[in-house]
Amino acid sequence: MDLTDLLGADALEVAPRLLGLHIRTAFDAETTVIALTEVEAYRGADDPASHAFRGRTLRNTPMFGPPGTLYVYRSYGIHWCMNITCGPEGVASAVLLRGGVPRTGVPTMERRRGRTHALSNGPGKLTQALGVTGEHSGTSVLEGPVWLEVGDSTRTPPGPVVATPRIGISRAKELPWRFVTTVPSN
DNA sequence: ACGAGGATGCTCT
DNA sequence: GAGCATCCTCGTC
Repeated sequence: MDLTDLLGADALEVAPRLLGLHIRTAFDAETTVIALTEVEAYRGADDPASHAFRGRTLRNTPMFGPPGTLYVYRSYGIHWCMNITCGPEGVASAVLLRGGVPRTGVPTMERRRGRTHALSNGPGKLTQALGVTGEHSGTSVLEGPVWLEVGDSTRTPPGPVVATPRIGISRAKELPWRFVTTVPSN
């Protein structure tokens, strides 16, 4: 699988195909890897729920960047949430990473999360477990330090994928642009 | 098991 | 000044 080609496609096509892929960080020599199981597609001018619905701003600029750009924003003043930009450069679209299964570095994730369960089953939790913050917004998942990798997935998607409405939004609630898969087995 | 409510900061109107 | 692409804790059942 060629990640550059994949990320260049439309968010609605990219999102389900990210399921099963790995996000890897290695801060302070502590490697953490999460296999994605839940994502959401966000587009631009045609998506009222998107941060880019009203065009480019300082915050959402990474959404207009080249495919593979990280867009990290602060949620409710407390959490960080991470997206991977897709589609052609100049067109706002991204995939929000909402959940995954810890694969490597569980002790590190437990320390970052301050608990031993529910490490990455939510967008704020997943981002915290990986140690990703706003300072990583604008970096490329093809160049690090936050990496998207095919990992050990042999198929994409790795299992049945269900499309549902997106979570926690107040507009365009009905669009089934959230994609969930069963936990990929080892 | 489930629901209500609070924390908290930044972006855009 | 309003509104969040959330998470956690503490009540009640």
